[in-house]
Amino acid sequence: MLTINLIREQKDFIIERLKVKNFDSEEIINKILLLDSSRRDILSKSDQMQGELNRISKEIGVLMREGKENEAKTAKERTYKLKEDIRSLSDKLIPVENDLRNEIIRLPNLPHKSVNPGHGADDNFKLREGGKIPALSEKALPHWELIRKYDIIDFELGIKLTGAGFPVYKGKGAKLERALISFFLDEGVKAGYTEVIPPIMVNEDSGFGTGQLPDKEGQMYSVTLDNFYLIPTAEVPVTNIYRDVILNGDSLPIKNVAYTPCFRREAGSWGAHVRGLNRLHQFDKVEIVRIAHPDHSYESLDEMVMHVESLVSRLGLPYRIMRLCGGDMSFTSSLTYDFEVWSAAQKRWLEVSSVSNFEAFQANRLKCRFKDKGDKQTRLVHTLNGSALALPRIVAAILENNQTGSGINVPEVLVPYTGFNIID
RNA sequence: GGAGAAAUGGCAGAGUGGUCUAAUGCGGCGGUCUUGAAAACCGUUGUCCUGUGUCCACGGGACCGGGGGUUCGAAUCCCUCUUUCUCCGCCA
Repeated sequence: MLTINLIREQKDFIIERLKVKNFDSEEIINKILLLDSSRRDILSKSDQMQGELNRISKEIGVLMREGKENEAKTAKERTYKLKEDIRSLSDKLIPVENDLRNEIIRLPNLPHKSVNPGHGADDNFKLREGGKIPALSEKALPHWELIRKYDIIDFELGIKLTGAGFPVYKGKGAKLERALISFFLDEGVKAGYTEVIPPIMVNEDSGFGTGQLPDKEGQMYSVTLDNFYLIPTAEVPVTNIYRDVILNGDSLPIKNVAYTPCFRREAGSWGAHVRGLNRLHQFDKVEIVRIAHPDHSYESLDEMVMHVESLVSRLGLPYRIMRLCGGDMSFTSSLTYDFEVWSAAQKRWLEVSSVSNFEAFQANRLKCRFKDKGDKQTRLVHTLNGSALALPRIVAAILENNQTGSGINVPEVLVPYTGFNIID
């Protein structure tokens, strides 16, 4: 959510910037400014009357104590009309404030100045790439056949237990999954992140804080009886730890790493490219989250990109880092880098991480602020997060890229975690 | 799940209808004293909205778990929700 101050002061700048996201904001902003001025109008009148009412009430208190009953009665009569007027103003105010809020939350976050305009994946900018694309034999299999061959992940069984997109990991497949989670968490802790294990269901306030609600409830599974949502990413509970708090400036940046299962309904997104592990309703992910000082948040973003890069590179996977164009970026993001790894048998790039700076957009929803030492004013923090990493596509790439005639080689860095170096 | 009690500033804790502009203590910040520190003493203290003046103040309004109500006036009374604690029941 953009701050109302910014909208008041930088209207034209906002309209220009949002064009990079292909978002025409002029009409909304004009409506916002109109509602805002009518809100302040009503508020100043009603505050003035409230002040008057408070004064009279205090007078009545004094008169009563002095036993001047008649004068107290006269004073009381003066309050009736005031009370009525205040009530009618506040009745007017409620819809104005609701409309104002509903309009403000329709505005997406402003893209960072380095973001190019564009409409989709083709307009993204390749920042850099690394690793070597393996040359596989003609007989190389896609991962959905490999997992069947080695009996390590069972989709049919998941369908029986729950439904499509809820796989069962078995034997060395389960161990590989657990090894990756441990490896990612340990690397995060080594890089100075504090590990947290959050709830995997959240309430409505949390969903609002990070921007999933009110518009994207269709993407999340909900527990309607208790009004909870299954998290689509650890970003939601971990960032909401800092909802409604005022931090010390010198505690920033706060760095958290969390493993959670993630749940996504993926309504309407099933198509040709979603076989096997490419898209699931439940998957494992390790997420890094930062609460950063606004003056240093882009340094934080760079550090997070380097951290994720070290993970894919140590797993020996060929990767590229894309800076998303305006049209491909999420509603809440200012700047996003996507990590893609090469899946050798499918011969395509798979997105395995998305690292974003949300600047103050989530912080304004979360009311997460900080105060620098000696400062009287609070400021909004910047929030950032990134997958480090999402597991299923990493598993798919490892399986496909590392397949040999005699089995699948486990990346060296994982062997201490798996206890085996080949899946056969 | 049943019965009872409670929720007040960063923390502890007073306040049961009107100078509450929320006591007091601790903590924090600034200062005096000191070679330095501690102790002592003095001062200060939250958040949000809004207006004037314009980067620092001043004025008005709101906030005592959330929401609603009674009243000229609510931390205080009423309703409701949430959370916590105690006891009972159930349970990995």
